[in-house]
Amino acid sequence: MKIFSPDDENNKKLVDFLKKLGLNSPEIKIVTSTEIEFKKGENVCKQGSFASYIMILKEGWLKSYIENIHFKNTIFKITKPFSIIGLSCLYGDNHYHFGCQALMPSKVCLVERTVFDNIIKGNNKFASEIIKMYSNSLQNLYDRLNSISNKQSLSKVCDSLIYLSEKIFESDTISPIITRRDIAELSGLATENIVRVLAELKTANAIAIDKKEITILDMDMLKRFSCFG
Amino acid sequence: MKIFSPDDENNKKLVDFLKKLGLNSPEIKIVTSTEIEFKKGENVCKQGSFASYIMILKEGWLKSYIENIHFKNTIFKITKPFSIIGLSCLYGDNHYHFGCQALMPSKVCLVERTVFDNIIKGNNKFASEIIKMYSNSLQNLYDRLNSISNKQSLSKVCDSLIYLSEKIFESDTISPIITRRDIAELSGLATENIVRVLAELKTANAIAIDKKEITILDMDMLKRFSCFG
DNA sequence: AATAATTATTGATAATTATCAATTTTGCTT
DNA sequence: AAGCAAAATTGATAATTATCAATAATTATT
Repeated sequence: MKIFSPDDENNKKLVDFLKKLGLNSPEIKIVTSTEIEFKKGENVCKQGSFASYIMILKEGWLKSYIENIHFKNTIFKITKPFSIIGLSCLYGDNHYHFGCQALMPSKVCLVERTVFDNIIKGNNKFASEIIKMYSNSLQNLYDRLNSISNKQSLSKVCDSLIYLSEKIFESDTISPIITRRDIAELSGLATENIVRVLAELKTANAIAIDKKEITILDMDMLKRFSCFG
Repeated sequence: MKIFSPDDENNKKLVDFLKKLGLNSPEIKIVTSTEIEFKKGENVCKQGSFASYIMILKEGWLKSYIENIHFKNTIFKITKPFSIIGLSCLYGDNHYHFGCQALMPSKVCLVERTVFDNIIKGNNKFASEIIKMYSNSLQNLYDRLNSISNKQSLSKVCDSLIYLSEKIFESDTISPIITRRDIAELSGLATENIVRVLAELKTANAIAIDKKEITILDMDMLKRFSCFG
């Protein structure tokens, strides 16, 4: 009896995911043929560089962000398997408009943009699924924009925690792979302010902190703070 | 000899636009069959309401924004003919995630979401063109997010002016249909600050102000201020 | 053209957030 | 386990922006 290795299982899940998107076996073979590993902290793509590839995250976690001149990034998305990264570069000026970095050792399938484009053009079901992803990305960006532009620090941090808990980790516990600085860049605030707001939230018993790990104890309270402005 | 009315001309241009997107005559008939007029200041769609329609702006100007609880909006896009509005609602939770208001008397074609979706599913060329629009929308939102989250007021205002001049009005002159408050909501600042920054820019001879109309005199200077942070 | 309503402007002040510097804690490497 | 590097924390201060209030200018209405 053959026992699957974690990698085999992961391969199977990826194939299932791609099947659900409407890809047939030859198409799946094409998009999964090139796989690259990234170490923690490595750049998966660099803002401004030539956008040759659409990327499918197979394993690990990434953060996508916009780089500012003064080393201030704005994280707009944390991604987990199996996410497609770089759709905003499918057409346009051929350059990545954002940077992407591995939060832990990660595996990414690279698909040449033209190849990806051809599959879309020949596969209606897949095109439709990709459009759904675009819709989601836009809605996510509206949320981020709303949080960052109109709110005060407490609400901003609550928004980030809610995002991480509900949308990303799907758990009350936010993984310690997320640093205070990540939360800062997600919230549009300075790291020191994150520390202060988290301390407040801990005092209010809204969250528990164990080293780098944050656990949400009272989601309702976070949501109230989020709405309060 | 028949003289075209402005409306006829506009119809013709709209049809040309839709042809270029890959729609055939019956499809064009379908998407242009319902036309609605909006007065200045009227809501074209309300954030949170049921998203029944995809909208094609035929005439006039609109602003799209995210509403905050405390009457603070964040404008993320100004639209001119012929733009498609509401693509982010094509799939998802069936509600508009943003509000949209007419900046002047405007005409909008309403296309039922399901109808629009069916056309996409049966027309690869159109699907591909729609995906281009999604890409552009995402890139625009990245720009806004970068401006609003990481910069100071001078840079933010410069970004807004550059956006309005280059992307929207395609002219050195920014139409007086844009109020100081609009610029504030586009920049993520208070209206009073806009007034002050504009006064600064005027003193620096970067812009000229004639009542509500702003003319850009030195685009390079604005771009330098924008980058400066 | 007169009046009302909206929008823009200005100054003063308060509130919020960023920055800087110093210290502690945590995680990683050997 | 020791030592090093990175990340987190804390306090003090400076900088930035929002808010409030009052007035002026512009636009819309009758």
